[in-house]
Amino acid sequence: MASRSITIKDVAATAGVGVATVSRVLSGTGSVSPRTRERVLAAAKQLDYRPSALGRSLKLQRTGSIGLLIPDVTDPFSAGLADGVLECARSLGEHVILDVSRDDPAREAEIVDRFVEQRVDGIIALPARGGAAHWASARRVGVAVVFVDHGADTAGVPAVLADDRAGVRSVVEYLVGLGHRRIGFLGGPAATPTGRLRAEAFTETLRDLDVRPDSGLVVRARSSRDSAYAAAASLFQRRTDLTAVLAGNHLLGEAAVLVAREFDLRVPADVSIAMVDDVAWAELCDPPLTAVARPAADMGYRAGELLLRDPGRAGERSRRDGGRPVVLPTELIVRGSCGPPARTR
Amino acid sequence: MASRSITIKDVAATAGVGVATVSRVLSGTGSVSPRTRERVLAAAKQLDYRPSALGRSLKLQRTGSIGLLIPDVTDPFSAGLADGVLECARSLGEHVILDVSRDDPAREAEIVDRFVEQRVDGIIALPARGGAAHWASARRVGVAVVFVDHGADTAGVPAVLADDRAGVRSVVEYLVGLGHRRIGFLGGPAATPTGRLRAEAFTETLRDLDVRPDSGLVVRARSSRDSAYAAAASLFQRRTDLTAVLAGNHLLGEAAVLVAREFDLRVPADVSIAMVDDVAWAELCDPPLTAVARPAADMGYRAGELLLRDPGRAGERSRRDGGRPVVLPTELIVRGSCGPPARTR
DNA sequence: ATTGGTAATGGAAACGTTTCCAGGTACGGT
DNA sequence: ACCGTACCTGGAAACGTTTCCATTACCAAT
Repeated sequence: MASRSITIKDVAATAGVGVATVSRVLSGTGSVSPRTRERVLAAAKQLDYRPSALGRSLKLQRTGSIGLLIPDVTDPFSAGLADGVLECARSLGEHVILDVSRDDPAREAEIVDRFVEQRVDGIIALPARGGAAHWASARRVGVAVVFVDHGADTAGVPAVLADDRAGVRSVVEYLVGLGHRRIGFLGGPAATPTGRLRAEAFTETLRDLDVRPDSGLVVRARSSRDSAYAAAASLFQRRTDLTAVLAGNHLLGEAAVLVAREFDLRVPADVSIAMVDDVAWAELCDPPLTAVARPAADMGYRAGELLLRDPGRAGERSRRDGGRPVVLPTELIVRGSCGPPARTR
Repeated sequence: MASRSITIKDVAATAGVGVATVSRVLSGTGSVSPRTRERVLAAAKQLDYRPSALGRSLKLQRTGSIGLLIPDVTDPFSAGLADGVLECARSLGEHVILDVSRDDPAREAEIVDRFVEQRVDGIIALPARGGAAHWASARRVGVAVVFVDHGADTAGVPAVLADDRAGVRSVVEYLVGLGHRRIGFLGGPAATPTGRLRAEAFTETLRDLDVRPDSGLVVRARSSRDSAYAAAASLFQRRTDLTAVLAGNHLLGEAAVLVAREFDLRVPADVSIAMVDDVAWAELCDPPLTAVARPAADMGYRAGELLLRDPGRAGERSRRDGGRPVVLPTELIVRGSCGPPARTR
């Protein structure tokens, strides 16, 4: 059928030289006479020879591939992250093996194992919540790991993070500056580091600004669309006195917008809305949504550099200490969805 | 430093058996005594042995990987496609190598070459426009290829497509049914198969419905955000008599929404807007946007099946004939952005 | 003319698997 | 007691590279 594919041996035979010489010509190392080089090149071209990365990687003990693990490729932040990783990989001559955990630790563990078996040069992950054993295990066998977005529950893994705390602070300060005092917070799952952190930053900032804390204004949702919607609905219904809402992620932002519309609240006349995480549709809303942007692609790029450029940083060597995480700044993108608080409602 | 990684030889030595036996135990083939199996398993566990996919793939001449090539991972359709491919790959025990062409044929060619060198079992691509040589070349060396979204300019490659023509037809019929006669069309680049096809379907459908064609209502944009915006602005400005606009892709839909807002046109009271391609923000717009949905994830899944399940279909065998492409139906999602035409404007 | 050095070359080992093949052991049937 | 058979096992080859090392050839300098 499909004839056995062309190997370096075939090229050597056709060119009438040894395999070592062909290898030298093709890799450009060592010395070889111009005349021989010509012959080899001609033979390779004539046979349409394609070197096998398998043989090469086996010999070199290096595959030039990096494993990228995200919860969901259709999520805008994850996609932006992937974009950055791809760009970095390209500039480093690596390729990327992608898989999605769907935020399931068991599935994540399978994927990590597969990455290890593929002998990836390193793994970049936006880890699922829970289940840290497989990470430790991967590092134990010498695979470098870098976390992005949050440090998971695994200590000692180097990470690239956005400055969520400062991001939340900036938007809360902005809202308070506009005059808001009763600000609702729609938070992600308390089980996730990100959800926890942002909620903390929220209450902390209010405290620093001398705004009376009100736990009735803080609600949590699981990470589904339905749960986000339910949380937003319950908050808007229960607390008709709130004048602004901060959504802790883009799913919750979406829910807030939808619920506000459902309740016939004008934005920002009746209620101001802002969210953490900037996504494409924020600009298309009417009014466009004020949001805290995280530099997703930059984070991916930095993660790639951290993984492959800093020897030992992400690797086995520093098992106990990922060093200080790389923290990238967020940016408050002010659009039209926030204004002074409504007199009453 | 990092001690040489554990091989099957180490496991054999520890268990006091031959490497062949270890291989049999681990792969579950052949017969081995329970006692020996135990010893091998124990040794593997104790050493934390991780089989190398490199050695395995080299011997088996099969990597279990598929190459996925899309223009841009942050584009919602591409991401949905990737999601489907990942799911299919998982069910088939394959993994996915991802790269992005940024719609650049030269970059695409590099990536395809890399895939070939990696000896992927097959390639799924949403091909860039132009430049078909590398596809022919890949197939020549026996790599299966499946196209998604459009057939590119390369004949004979099997493909999974959405029924764009029917999709456009359905939305045009819907608009005409509402009473619209002067419908603007914002089209993608005429250089892309998709852009061409949708524009054709648009005028064709109008003709079939006995609506007077008006070439002044059709404008084309390049595939950048800026160009889309400019095209939409020029159309709205030039033709104040139009009562509805159909955007040929989501970038153009975005532009239409933005420009309508800019011109202070109420949707759908002053102008109706619809677009081809459904994306997350369509539901968040105010009003939510009517759109033609393509089943991105399904298309990816089907592409995976076509690639790996149909022997010879995507492969070398059928070089000259990709067979009839698999065509998946689109769905018209009616939301609130279209209504009867305004009396005047 | 001999030597020493350098450039060019090919053979062979190694990377980690799977699998063919041959050999060995145990056991049941005659 | 012998043979056939089934089960179990290990050695070795093969997959396609890269690179070490040895060999040859050539040239310049003595």
